Amino acid sequence: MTLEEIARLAGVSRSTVSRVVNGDRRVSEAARARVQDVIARHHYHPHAAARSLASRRTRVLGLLVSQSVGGLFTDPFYPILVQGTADACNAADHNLTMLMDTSQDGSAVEQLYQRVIRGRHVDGLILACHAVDDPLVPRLQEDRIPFVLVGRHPGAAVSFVDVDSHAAAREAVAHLLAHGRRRVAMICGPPNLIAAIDRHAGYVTALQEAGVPPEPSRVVFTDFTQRGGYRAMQGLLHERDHSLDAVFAASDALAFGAMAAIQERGLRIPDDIAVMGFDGLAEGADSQPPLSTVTQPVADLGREAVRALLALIERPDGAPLQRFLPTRLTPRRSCGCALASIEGRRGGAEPAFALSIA
Amino acid sequence: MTLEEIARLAGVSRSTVSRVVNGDRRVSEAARARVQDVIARHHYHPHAAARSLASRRTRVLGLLVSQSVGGLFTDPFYPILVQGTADACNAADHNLTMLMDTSQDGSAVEQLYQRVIRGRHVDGLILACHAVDDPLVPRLQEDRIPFVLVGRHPGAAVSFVDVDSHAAAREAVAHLLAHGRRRVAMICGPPNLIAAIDRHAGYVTALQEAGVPPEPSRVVFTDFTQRGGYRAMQGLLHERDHSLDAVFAASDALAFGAMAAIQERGLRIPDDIAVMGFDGLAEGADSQPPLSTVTQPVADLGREAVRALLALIERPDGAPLQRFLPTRLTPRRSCGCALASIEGRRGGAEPAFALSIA
DNA sequence: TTGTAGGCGTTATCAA
DNA sequence: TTGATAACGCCTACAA
Repeated sequence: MTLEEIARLAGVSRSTVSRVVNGDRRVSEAARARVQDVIARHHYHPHAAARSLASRRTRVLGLLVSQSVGGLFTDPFYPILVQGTADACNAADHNLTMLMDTSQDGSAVEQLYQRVIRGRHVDGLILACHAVDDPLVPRLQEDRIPFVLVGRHPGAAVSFVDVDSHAAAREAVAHLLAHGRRRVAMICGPPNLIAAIDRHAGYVTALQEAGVPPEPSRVVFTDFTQRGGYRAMQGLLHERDHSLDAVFAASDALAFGAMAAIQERGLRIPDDIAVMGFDGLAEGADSQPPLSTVTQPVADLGREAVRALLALIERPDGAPLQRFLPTRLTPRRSCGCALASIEGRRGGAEPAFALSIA
Repeated sequence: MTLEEIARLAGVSRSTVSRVVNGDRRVSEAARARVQDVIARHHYHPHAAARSLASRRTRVLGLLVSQSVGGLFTDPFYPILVQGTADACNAADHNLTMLMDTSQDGSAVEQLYQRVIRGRHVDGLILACHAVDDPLVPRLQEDRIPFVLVGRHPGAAVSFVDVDSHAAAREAVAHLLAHGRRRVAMICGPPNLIAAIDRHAGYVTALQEAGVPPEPSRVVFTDFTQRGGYRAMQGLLHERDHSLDAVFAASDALAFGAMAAIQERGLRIPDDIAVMGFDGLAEGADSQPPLSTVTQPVADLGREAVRALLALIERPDGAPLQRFLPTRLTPRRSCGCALASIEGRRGGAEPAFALSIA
């Protein structure tokens, strides 16, 4: 089935059928009805390739997640981001294609770039885990490919969606301090990711504001993986000289790993060491103890990225679109708060009240 | 840059350039060199849409994961499957597009079908979590769309890759029984997924072979999510009448949830209740205690699915391709084995020996 | 080994 | 409101 055949069967020209398919209003009601009838009866559907060849638009968006930043895709953060992205794509009648650099050293990214970007497979790109100095960013700018970052980019005037990691981390650490903890360690992500940098900065700010001198030896940088958190915590625990009473992890996955290491050591959470995560993954509600964390709207980040990207594709010369989404501190039991029972009884809903600092 | 321009610059015809680009051998060395030089100098890359319009091949494969089967994408199984799939696609110079049904009721799948399948956006499809009676399967057959299932399909002669879930589950449960456990419960996935069905059957077989009468009240069907496992275990624990001494979970995510519920109840793993998972996720190695499980080659399932699909696209009328990949029992601490320390010391490598049943 | 020419199924620009 | 008619960029017989 092609436009041509539909046109013949409906007794009109290709152009008219094309207009009907594309919702052009310059078609008489009679003609439209006739055409739609024929289309429905024959299950006609426009051919994507022909369409994009003629219109110079593929209606495909690419999501690039680079694995070289540390097996990142195993972080439960990404699947949720993908979901939000796919959701928004569906809503906008667009397709989502995954550009995954499955090489260890990032070498596959060049091949992907050639095939997908230069081959004009996509109308634009969403970058999900770029390093602060990622060479892809200037390159995309140069090649004038519309793109949106998930995670802000310092310096360059590029489009992005993000949360205010600095403020959120600061609030989270301040919360630990409000529990009376003073020897607060941090398990941080790779120092070339802006999220890790910002969360670390927020941690430092909170300590300073409370008059607690930050101690660099209490900060460990590692992969954004559960295993990374596990190892990092083991390391922190080995340092006999500073007996910690709290740890702030830059992601929930890191926090889960840290919790395992703490418990393996025979220490109690939060009694001996309080733990605070960052992400707000569902898993945290059922962990043992339930994980206090900063909830960020992960799926919405994906959705907003798509919206921004579509806008960018529409107006390639517009100003960069930059948007921050709100976060929410979600105290559960691991920080020392006493509301786990409430949550448990209510079946997992997050109470936005009744926050008792014990 | 188009073929035409490259041809002009190289002093040859479009056809010759096309042949060079597509690796056709019927080109003189001289011409090939000249063309390749011009191509390189001008960063020419063929236009995907034009190419697929003419060749009737998109070089795009679709991966369909339906969310309606229970928020499935949150299971860490899927990201790894995606990785394997993307990896194989990259290797074969193909693109991967995600068809995610983000609706709750599966209504979006129809829209996706129209746009992607009928629009001939993809050359073929991989179905990652189809119900045993998924209406998509007969439909794809009818529409003669090449497709491969991840997870076998009873009855119909379709292509698939899978592991032998029945045998693997049987071995896992037999292992629990070998530890002297007799009151073994099972937390199972949705009963309309073949993986859940097969693993349950393996569980029953193992019990019967050991002369232990299976008790239906000890089996709970739920979502393949951590939360599902948590809830299911809570339910099992509430039943005062049967005091369990082991539980077999049909996935690692389920097992993690179950472990949380057990520990929340103040019971010890494996002393009071032994736990066995299924998947072999990395997270299990660092859980508290480390999770005994059945390791299946998840990424390889994705890779094999791609290979099979490409073969199917090549020869649409060939016989269905069906392949089973091997699994491996990975005893850690949660089942009662005593080799956790070994593994710990060696930094996470899985010892294939020294399996001591205590 | 090379070139010619038609076609792939649309969209978009004009005229009518 | 409609319909010709060119593109769009590439592949592929077929002919040379």
